[in-house]
Amino acid sequence: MAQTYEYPRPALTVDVVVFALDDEDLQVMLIRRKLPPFAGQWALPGGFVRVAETLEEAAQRELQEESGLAGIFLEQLFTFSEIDRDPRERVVTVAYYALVNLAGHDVRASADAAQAAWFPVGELPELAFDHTRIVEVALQRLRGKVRYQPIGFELLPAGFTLSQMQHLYEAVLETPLDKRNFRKKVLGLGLLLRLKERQMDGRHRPAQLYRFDAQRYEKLKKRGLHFEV
Amino acid sequence: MAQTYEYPRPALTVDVVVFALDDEDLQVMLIRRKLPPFAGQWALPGGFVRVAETLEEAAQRELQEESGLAGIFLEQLFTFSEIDRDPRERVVTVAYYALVNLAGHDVRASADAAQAAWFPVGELPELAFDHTRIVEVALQRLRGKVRYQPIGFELLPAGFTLSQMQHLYEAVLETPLDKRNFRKKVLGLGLLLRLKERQMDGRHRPAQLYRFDAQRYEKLKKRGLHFEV
DNA sequence: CCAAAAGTGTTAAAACTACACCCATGA
DNA sequence: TCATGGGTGTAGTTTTAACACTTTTGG
Repeated sequence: MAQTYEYPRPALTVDVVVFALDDEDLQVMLIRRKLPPFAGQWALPGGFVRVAETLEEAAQRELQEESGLAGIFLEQLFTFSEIDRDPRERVVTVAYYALVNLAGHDVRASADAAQAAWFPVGELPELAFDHTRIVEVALQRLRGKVRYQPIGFELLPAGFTLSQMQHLYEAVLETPLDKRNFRKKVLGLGLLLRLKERQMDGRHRPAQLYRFDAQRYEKLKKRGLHFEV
Repeated sequence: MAQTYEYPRPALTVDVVVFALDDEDLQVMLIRRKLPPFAGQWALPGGFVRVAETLEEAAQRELQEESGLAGIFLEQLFTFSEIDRDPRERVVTVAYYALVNLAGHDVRASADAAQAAWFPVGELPELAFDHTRIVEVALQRLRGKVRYQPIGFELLPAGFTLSQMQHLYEAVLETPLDKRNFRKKVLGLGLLLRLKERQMDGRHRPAQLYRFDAQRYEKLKKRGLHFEV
């Protein structure tokens, strides 16, 4: 399988920052490395890109192999190319990020507990390579994006409550939001469809479930959807 | 210089979309290709990444070599990885974009006219590879970005008038803006410093020149600057 | 004195913020 | 019946959008 090229070329990898909302906290999925370099240390899921796959395919494949997560919505984040970011040789990595688990999407179950784990974004361990930096950039992007785009929508499960959605926003933005104003605004967008069912999950009034109206979203997006917190 | 690796790896290139404002129109810089594939066709400036340089360095180098433009502000756009985007072999490209020339920055002069030329974004010729797509993505990004971030500021020349700035915004957004409201908003940001000089460039009232207050911008950006058209 | 772009305020409409109580359920 | 989170409207303030005339210069 060895290959010779006329000029040396950087190796190409993908890394994925998967965010999840666990009750209150925004968490990040990490994998414990088995091999050097940084053996035993925590790192983002990721690995080398094969010549017959796109970057997104590589990211999905590595995510599946290392964490069990399959078919989630990925967004390209940034391509990192610092010369010394990998001690072995020159490696350029394309980072992706994803947001999973609003409304009962149990993410823990799909990860192989032996090597994958979730950490609150505020309490990450020391990470391999420049992965701490990558997580920072992802977080920054997520926060920036959430303010003017209804993020999370592409990847929401079928039914969620407005409170869950509000908690997502509060966790990402790290700021409390007013319940009435949040509902007014988010319903005013016309992107949510009421479901027939309601969520009865405790000793309190059941909550209305909604789903995201993807078709309408696509239409509005083309005309320059405007949305803010 | 030939090199052998254990596994085949994609080649890595950079491509740059340079936008410029020429009076009314938003233009894109293109290079006529001398070598196959697509010899004789127009393409974005760009080329292979060397192992000892970062992507940004590669982009700057290629831009300098192919167009004479040096040291301009580049922003990473997206990394394109479609399997067949290059007919020769698997090539992944990291695209950058830049915006030059508000207020008398004469861009034409720095480009080697024999191979580089400007085209209005609405009238691009057929481009090599997937470069048409890359320009589309860049344009989309520029338009999206301009609405909530004071773009262009990092790369503005020392002195510019509010009308020039407004024209930039109008060209990028392809929509007319109200002069009074634009001025109110942009001055209200507190990011512009009046210069002593005024621009006397015609038989009409001279225009006040401003420069961008980069320090203040950096401060505000950290606190989550809010800006909209 | 004419042409051309620079510069300047006000008003009505819309959007945003702050805020407090009743509702439906399970225990 | 109590605890828990779900759900709802209004009023004051701020922000936005629309709009027209005067100023300064060069020819």
